[in-house]
Amino acid sequence: MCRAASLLTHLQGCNSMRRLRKIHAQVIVNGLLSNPAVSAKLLAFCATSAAGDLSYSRLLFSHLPPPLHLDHWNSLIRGSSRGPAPIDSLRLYNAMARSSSVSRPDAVTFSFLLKACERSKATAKCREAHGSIVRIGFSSSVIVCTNLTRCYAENGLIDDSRKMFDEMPERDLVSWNSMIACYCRAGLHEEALKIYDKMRVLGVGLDEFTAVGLLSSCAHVGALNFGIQVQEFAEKNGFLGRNIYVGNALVDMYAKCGSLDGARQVFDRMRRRDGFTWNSMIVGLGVHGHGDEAISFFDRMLMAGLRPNSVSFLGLLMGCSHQGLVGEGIKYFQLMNSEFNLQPDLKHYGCMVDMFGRAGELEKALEVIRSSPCSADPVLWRTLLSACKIHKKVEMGETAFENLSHLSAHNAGDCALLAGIYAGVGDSQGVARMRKLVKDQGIKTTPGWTWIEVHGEVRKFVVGDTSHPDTKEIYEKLKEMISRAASLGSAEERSKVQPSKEDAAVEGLENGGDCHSEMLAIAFGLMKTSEETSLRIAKNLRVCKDCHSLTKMVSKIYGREIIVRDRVRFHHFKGGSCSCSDYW
DNA sequence: ATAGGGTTAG
Repeated sequence: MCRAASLLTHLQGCNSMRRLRKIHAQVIVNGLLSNPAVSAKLLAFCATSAAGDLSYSRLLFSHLPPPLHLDHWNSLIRGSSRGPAPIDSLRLYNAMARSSSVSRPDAVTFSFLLKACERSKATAKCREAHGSIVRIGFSSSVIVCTNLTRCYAENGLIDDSRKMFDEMPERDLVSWNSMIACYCRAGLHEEALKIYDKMRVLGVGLDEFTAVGLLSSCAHVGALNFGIQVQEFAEKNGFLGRNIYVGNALVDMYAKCGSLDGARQVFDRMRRRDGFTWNSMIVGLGVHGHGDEAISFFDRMLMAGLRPNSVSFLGLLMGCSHQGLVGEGIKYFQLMNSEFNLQPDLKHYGCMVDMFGRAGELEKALEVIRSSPCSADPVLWRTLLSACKIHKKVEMGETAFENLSHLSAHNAGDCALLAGIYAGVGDSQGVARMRKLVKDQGIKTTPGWTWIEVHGEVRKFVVGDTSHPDTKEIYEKLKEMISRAASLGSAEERSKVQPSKEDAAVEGLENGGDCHSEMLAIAFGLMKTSEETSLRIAKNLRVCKDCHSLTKMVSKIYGREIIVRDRVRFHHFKGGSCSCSDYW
């Protein structure tokens, strides 16, 4: 027994597998493998410590003399749940249930099992575990219930997740933060932000995790004012100084909400910066079209001794393509692999196609697609197609479209683009062919939507939206916008309010003539906010030409700054012009 | 003794 005690002490201080193997040998030599305290320690080290070895733990486990204890199973289930094959945890759990060695799992077992279900997307097992948890009587455990909430959400069952959350007997701060994170990951940002109100009403407190989750949702929907409120409580509690996640999330939030100044201010104040901090700035500058500044931050990142990753390069390439920095784009695209051994992915190729395409170098854009490993991805052909629309290149446009057809990937937007190209060169038969194609094949459109934050509330508008209680007022305002733009504008501007022939063709295909969601959001914003307030909106599609010109006019007529984040970049409208210089 | 939460890109 004295031998066992000494071995346990050794195990306590064990920090490598090399040492562990020696101790393991001693355990066997001394016949102590049947001592549950000793074997549990051995297993726990191999299966769960950072210096451990999961496969060794399995080997060890399979050689343990019966009876096995719950600790043994739990160690293994825990180790697997964090490892490369979380599904093994489910198998182990099943094996434990079948074996007679353990009468029943405990709350800790379920924590690990649910983590594994979360990671391996095991929806059925999640439901089954839920049943067992209720039956065995762990449904009063905050930790287990929070795990269930997360597990459901991660399996795409956000309603079940919320139901679980609502029905748990008590909720602590972790539960609340988890619910925010679940909504955020599910893309339900309005819901995530609503949780904050509830938390405040109930006085559950707020911490760094709350701040980060909320900021991520603010970033996604462009809710700057909400984000500023989060910063206020973060500052008040000193989160910013001691937690890098908070600073990073703030930098990202400001950049994504169109406030590069805000992003820079937080960035400058941060004492410590990591890859996320730099990347958030680089990507932020990139999507705003400030390729040159993105490059300078990239250089500073290198000087600070940080290694860029593929996200850093994505930011650089976005900046280069939006700013038309073709030479730099080529340089960094090559540097990515030659200096940093990073493989470009679809997104990087997309930037290159976009960069060449928009610069009018369509042959080079085509070459990028052909030489890339992603030439079977519709996104690249679609990017080329948009470039062909800008440059009115019928033949290349048809090539791009044919490739989309071969991939069975052409959608209504693609048809509209090609129709627009035909219309641009006065080929009305081509336009008619596209119309027919859309009609005959019943090709579906991507529904467009726009978010706008007004007085701390995030509103979502869809194309032709009539679901809001103030719909009538909104459409009245819209009418006013259009008529003021038409009557006050110059002859040139007037022609833009009346959609040009080519855009009429596109719009007709795209959304059946319904009103674009962003114009509804802008009308709503004008209606609900005072005169100097900037409007910040985020949308899922790219800004169309009509909306772009109308927004420019509105910014002049109403004296408002309007900041629009579309699917690929930012547009800052002010005094009748846009930061993209009409090049997007 | 063993349990739960966060950031960029997708």
